[in-house]
Amino acid sequence: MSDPFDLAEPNTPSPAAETPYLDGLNEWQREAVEAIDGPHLVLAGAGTGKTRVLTTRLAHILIQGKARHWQILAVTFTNKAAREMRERVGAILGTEVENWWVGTFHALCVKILRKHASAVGLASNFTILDDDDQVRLIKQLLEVNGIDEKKTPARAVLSVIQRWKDRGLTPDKVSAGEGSDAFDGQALSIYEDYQARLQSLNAADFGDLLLHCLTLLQKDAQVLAAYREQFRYILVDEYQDTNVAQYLWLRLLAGTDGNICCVGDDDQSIYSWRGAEVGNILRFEKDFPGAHVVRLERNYRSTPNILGAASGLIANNDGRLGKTLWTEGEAGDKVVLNGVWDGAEEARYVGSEIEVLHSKKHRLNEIAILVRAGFQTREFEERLITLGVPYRVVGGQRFYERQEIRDAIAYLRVIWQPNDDLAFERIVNVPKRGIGKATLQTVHILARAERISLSAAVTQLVATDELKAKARNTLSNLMDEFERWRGLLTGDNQGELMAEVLDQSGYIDMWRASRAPDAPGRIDNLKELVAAMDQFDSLETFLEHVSLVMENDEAVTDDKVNLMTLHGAKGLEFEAVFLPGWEEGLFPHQRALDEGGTGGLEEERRLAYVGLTRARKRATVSFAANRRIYGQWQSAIPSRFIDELPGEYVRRSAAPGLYGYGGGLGEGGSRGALSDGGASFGQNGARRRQRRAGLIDDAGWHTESGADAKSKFNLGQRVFHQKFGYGRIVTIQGNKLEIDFEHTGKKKVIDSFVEEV
DNA sequence: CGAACTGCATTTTTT
DNA sequence: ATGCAGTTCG
Repeated sequence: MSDPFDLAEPNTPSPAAETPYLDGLNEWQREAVEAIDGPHLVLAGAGTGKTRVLTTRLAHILIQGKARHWQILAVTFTNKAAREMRERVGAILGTEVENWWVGTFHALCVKILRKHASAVGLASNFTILDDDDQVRLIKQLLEVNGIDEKKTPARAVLSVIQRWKDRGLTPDKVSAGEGSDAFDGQALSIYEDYQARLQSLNAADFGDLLLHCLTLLQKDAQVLAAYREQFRYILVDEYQDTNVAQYLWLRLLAGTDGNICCVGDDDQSIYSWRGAEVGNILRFEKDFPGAHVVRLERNYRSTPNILGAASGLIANNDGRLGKTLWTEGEAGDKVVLNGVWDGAEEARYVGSEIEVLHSKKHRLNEIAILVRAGFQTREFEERLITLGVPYRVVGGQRFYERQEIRDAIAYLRVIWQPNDDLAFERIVNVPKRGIGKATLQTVHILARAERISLSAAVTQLVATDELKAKARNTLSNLMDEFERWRGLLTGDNQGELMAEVLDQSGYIDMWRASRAPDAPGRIDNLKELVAAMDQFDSLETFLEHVSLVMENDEAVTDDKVNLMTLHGAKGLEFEAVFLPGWEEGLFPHQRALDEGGTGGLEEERRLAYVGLTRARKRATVSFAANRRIYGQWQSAIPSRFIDELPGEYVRRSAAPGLYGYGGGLGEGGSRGALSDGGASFGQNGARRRQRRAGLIDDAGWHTESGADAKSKFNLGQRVFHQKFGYGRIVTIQGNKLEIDFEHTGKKKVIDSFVEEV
């Protein structure tokens, strides 16, 4: 790869004096930046300047001439964090940070895998599946295996598989006990099928990106040695969020004596449910003997009152590495605690507080309402609309996840890679073309029998009489269209091509004709897509972007109140933060409480800690005595977290009556008053145990996949066809046969559909 | 093949 | 309450 960057000569230490970028750092930050070689753990509390440390450190390594940029691996979790790192490093160095090894785990793995794809059984142009593709694939496999989707939902199976992948477990490494536990062993067998299917599709899901990379490094000592040699320094952001696969990946690349610096905060580990292992950060010193640990405890964000409240809360967790955040600022306002009658009153309260702040010249952008679960935003939205206060909901569905955008992209994927079966299936009958289940079934049978893609199967089928005339014509036209579109692609005109495809395929007309209230919005989105595509220099670049960088770039320029989940708020900060819904059952969430043990509860507490520490000046916690959940009114008791906020940092502003624990309210002491309707929760666990009897071996749809020999038929031979009955072979062309059927006359068919008699 | 109906679950989410 | 998904009917 080209290397236009030549700021520092290698191995030529610059004079230590020229380090103006170190000037603004406090002593601990500076220590973290300057300790270059060996393993380091930077325990960075909320608001202690960890990004600054990370970026300065990277720049420092370069400026000191310890390495060239391509010898540094800097890993983040999100594209946003990667972008920020590139920007800030670029700003320090006064250079563009492009094509450096700075990126997300997944993006970096792709970069490596594209080079070594064949080592893991892929071609280097492998496609990356999105979540939708994965679910559809699993559904197919469940169906083929005759597994009842009611009892074994595709989503749930996928989630089991993903957790395995998070732990670096390929199907052969899943322990027998665990394998047979998950859906009675069905999840494991689906996992095997799923991997085989991905292989044949030349595709990888997100988990695979890491898993394959891991396999590559474990299996090929030379490749491993080369990368170890190359990456002289490794920097890792949000280390507490790494899963086992990522951990193993890092350990392999760092080696035993590597220069690895991990930055993280065990108190902000809130993603265990998607595979993150806090254990990784807790174990760091054991994993990397002689590791140097720096604590960043000086907080530059929040007031002492907010910090005091947050620290008091998090102190209730066990097994922390332990940090004591401090700050030099003014004590500031105490954390406000307000109990209200119900959700509507809570929304009115928060709304009016926001109006007060706004009238005192606070920017709406600097105000956030952070909720535990997405549905909670609704009440606040309604209230803010009534008040005429502008707001934005951060998170939620992303641009590339919208149905119309995925459909459009599926067209592009088929154009780019005709054998992308998942994309093909998605759009073959969108807009409606009259290609139904029966037609697709035929296509599938042939594709499986001949081990070819659906596109290829269609191409063969349209030259025969296997399909009904209408379907045959439709498909034939569609394939011609695809051919034509492929011809239109000339390099960087993908936007134009997209517009053409949306127009000619009838896709945009489908939405124009739709009376659905959201149809106009979808058409706008498609226009936006076309415009956005022109920013890329090829269709390939665009598709890679779509699969790897599924981000939401919201316009943050407008002055609006921010509404989002607590998870979504990690890494952000606001002047004023509202934390509504602090009730048992909602926060901590019932699901976490049901897990039993302390793990789930402690993670909820960390979430509360994250919420509080987002606030610079003001934090307002509230809870309602009554709440409507799933259309049912339920009474609630205040969250235990409220009790855990040290009194000296808190100002209670509610009517005293509303604080009655075990007293005046509703069910009184029953823990988790919101869980009255909770009978359904127990069933989730039971579901796992459910047994599927009667595995199906329905001869009807079994196609011998091994039968791919040339033509096993002879001229004049008498044969049987499912649809056309008996007949004699008139001509043979490859796998295409012309048969004179006894009842229907001459037809062209494909030999896979014909049996010897 | 498509539209209406019914039952069921309903945390958090990045890549 | 609500939406989604699977089933049933035209």
